Amino acid sequence: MPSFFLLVDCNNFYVSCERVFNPSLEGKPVMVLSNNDGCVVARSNEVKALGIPMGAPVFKYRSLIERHGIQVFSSNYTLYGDMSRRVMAVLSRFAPDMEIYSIDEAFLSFRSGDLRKLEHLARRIRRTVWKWTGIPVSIGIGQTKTLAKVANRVAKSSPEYGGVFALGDTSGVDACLKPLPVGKVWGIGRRHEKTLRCHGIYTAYQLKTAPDSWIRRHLSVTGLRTAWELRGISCIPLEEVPSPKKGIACSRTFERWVEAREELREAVSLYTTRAAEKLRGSRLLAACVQVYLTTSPYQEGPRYANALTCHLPVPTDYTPSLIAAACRGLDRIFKPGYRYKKAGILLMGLTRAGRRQASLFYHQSREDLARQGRLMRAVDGINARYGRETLRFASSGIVREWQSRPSHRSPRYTTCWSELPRVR
DNA sequence: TCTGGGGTCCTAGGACCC
DNA sequence: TCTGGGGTCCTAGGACCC
Repeated sequence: MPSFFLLVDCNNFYVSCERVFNPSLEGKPVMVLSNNDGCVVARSNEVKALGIPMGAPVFKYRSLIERHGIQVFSSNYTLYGDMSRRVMAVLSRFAPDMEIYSIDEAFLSFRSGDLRKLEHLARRIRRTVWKWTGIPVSIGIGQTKTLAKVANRVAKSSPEYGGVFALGDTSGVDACLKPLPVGKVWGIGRRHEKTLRCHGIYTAYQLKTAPDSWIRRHLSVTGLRTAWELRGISCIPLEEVPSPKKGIACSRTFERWVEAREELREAVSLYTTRAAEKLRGSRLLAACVQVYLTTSPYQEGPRYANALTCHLPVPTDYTPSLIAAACRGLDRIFKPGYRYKKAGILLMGLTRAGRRQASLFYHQSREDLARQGRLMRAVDGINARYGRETLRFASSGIVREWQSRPSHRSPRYTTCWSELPRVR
């Protein structure tokens, strides 16, 4: 008996979140911007119809935005994260086996061969999510994750299916794959698409029927897995337990050019502080910090980019130690005279906090370690209770002229007492 | 003037070992 | 003139995803 994957994908997720709490946006063109208010990261169907692509730089579409009265929002991840949690909670009631794949997508798996029943269930899931959270979803059903993704595209793009589409027998699958451009397949990006086109492969069906050895040579094993998945052979299993994190990153583009080393140190300190908060939240320690900085890839004039990894004497989650390491790295890669546009840090070599490995060459007393732990718990506790940055590290700066701030942020409707929506 | 951020995985190549 | 073979580990770079 074949088993099936359901891919549940929230429609225009960030836009839908904004609409739940602001129903006047319904039917109007709405877009949500990236962190820096620089790019478009979510579009309502009305915006898609105007031809504004995903990831488009906002400044190029200013006149179109004004002409059509497009409602523009900065991203509000506090809200989206909370709404995501609610949607996932609803989904988990319907399936014992579920993988949260991203903020707006989840795979459910069923060991059932009855496609009719599954389709019926999918419609019930869709109605329930809509009723309980206000978020519209589309559901694709297939024998592999990749085919469920294909089915989801159909569900989303063809309204006549009512938001649910199932791929069953081979002839049905092939009928779907033949008109599908190969670059739309999950796992085939722009570069692979180009390679494939150069060799006369334009559709998902052509990839499915290409020889294994050729695919392996040109697209590596990941591409071969994708081809097998298109053939209905499941190679990408459901991951119910999220695998442990391998790295924690934090980076931002600056509001303006930054030339001063002191300002870069503030930025690097701030990003390290943020990443260290996440690190402790995940009960992990970091063994090294990578710091990088770069000028804008779009600007005229001299360019420079560099990165450096600094190792800690022992893995730690103590913010001051991490900041010190990051700033040491910065000092080594910083070159005066450039206009920097972005900096970032990456915590790597992550290990579980409960399993501290002692160092042969670096001794830290138990008291010292305990004191650091208490200090970080106190800082995290105060910031959790009274708001982020109630306590901050002086090295991350006070004024921060380099920092960009979102200008169209909606309220944190569901997670902040003072920003709750009011019903009159 | 203005172009995001956070992840994962794979491969090739270099350093090193015996 | 001519300098092995087999293995591991690490890193950088490139590809992909949302």
